[in-house]
Amino acid sequence: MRIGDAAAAAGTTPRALRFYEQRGLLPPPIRTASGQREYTPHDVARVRTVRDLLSLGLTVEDLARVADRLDALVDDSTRCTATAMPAEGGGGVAGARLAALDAEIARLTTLRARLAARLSGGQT
Amino acid sequence: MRIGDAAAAAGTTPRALRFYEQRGLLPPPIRTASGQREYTPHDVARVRTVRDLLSLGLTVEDLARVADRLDALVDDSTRCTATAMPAEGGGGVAGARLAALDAEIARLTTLRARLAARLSGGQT
DNA sequence: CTTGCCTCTGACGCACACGTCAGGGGTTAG
DNA sequence: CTAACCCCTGACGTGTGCGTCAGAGGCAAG
Repeated sequence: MRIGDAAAAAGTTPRALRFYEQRGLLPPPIRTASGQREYTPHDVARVRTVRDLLSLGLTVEDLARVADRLDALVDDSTRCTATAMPAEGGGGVAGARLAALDAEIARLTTLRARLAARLSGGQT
Repeated sequence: MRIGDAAAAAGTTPRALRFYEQRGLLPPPIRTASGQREYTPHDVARVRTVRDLLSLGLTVEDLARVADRLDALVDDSTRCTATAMPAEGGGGVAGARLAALDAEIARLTTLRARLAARLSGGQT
């Protein structure tokens, strides 16, 4: 299938697929004689996996770092993500993201409290 | 005082002061005959107020919208911020920010939970 | 008068995940 | 064959709060 259909099947756009490919999240697909990208159902599954992980707060850079292990998740999508993205051992992008999320949540929570204090009558 | 000293006194940089001025957070200061900006201690206090509010999560755009009421906070900085930025009545930038913060915290908290589930063995 | 720091304006850079446009060519149905 | 839609690459736009550079002029000290 060509890029438009593949993108639709994965719930995204052609532009996103080219972007993922450029950033190394997807392997360069086969090209037709005229240079058009040809995707397989497996490629589509990988795109879905990538989008799933992005929606979990991982960044494109995170995924690029573990791109070589992403296929494991494609064939094993409901199982433990940690297999391909160990928390501490080999780069730990997922663990790092979790920590970053915790830090960000803590920061915003503190901000919320300070702003709320200001609004309700900041004494002292 | 000139911009460098004013910026230092307010704990920031000349670039930031020009930026605030351009965005309407600060009134254009007096200029010397040669065109250099001259700041008063009151101006410095206003800069501090602006930075204080920015650090609370308000955006430059938020502050630009209530710029005409910021001086009230400068002279009354320890009191209720709500006076100049009502929660619902006249634009309610602070209230809107509070809601936005709540929404963002909720979003990140959900993400954190989903990512954690993925890492600890996401069944079903 | 010169040195050296300060100031001026205008414009680009950054991080993030793409959207959108421009200018060209492929592909398929009628 | 032609219309109509798809695809290609490359490059700029989006939102935030400034940092940084470029080129030109001001200001106080020796």
